[in-house]
Amino acid sequence: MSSTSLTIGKFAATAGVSVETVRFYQRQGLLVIPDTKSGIRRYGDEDIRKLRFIRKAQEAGFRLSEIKTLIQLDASQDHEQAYQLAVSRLEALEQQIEDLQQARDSLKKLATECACGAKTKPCAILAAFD
Amino acid sequence: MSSTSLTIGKFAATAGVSVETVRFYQRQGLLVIPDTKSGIRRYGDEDIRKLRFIRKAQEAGFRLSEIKTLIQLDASQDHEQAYQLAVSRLEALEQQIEDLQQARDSLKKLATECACGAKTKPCAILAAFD
DNA sequence: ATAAAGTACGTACCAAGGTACGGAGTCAAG
DNA sequence: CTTGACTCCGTACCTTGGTACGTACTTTAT
Repeated sequence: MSSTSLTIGKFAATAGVSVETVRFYQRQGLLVIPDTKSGIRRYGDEDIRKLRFIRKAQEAGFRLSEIKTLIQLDASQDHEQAYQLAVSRLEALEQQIEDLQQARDSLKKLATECACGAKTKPCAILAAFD
Repeated sequence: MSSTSLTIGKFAATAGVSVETVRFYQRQGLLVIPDTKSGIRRYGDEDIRKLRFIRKAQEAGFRLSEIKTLIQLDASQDHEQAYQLAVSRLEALEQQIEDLQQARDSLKKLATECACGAKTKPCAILAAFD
């Protein structure tokens, strides 16, 4: 068996996060705090897998509270619930994208109006809100 | 002259915000705290204009610190700077949209893979991060 | 004149996802 | 066997945009 055994610093590095971040995830219940003899805790392959899971799920737009739930669903093999969680996160993402696009469009309109060469008296950006 | 004179509650209502929000904006230096005789402060047309400016600029994606700057630029009629601020906010918005779209796409891919009927053993969503 | 509603002000608290710090213990190298 | 790097743990702090609370005062309506 190729079981890894890392201290927290190297463990954190395997996922490109800081030691503080690992400890933060532990406090949030996303990672378990491994037992220790001698005071220094050791992290193995399973911990590495879980930490990477967290980062990838974050990249997919899940928030930490949802990731915590996903980990529990993983443990109980509850596919249906995980799917529902993904769907609702997907909807939230779509909404956020729409909102930002609307903000972008209105700002873009202003900015092009204002690309006047800074010569006109009433600046479109500043005047737009009057 | 049609000068309005409102107490903070009615003033806040003109922009659909709460009294607490107005006071928050004052603490942040986005709105000035009007003078008072008798203890109760009064808000006029200029205040209403400025409060609406804040809300509209927020809708266009500016954050409060940027809005504070915009108000100062408005006072000094600095179009060029305002334009630059708009451009950099626009870039930030584009980036945020791209990030969210990427998150959405990868999650969407997972979710459709998982719409298997919850029968397959390895759930795509949960397995994807292993 | 008195009660209810509204205002003023300071302070504390919230989510989210961390970052920073200080003191004590441990471990490996020279 | 000591120095330096690393770890453990608790606690405080950060950002952003507010919300909530408590106490005292003023204004409005009855």
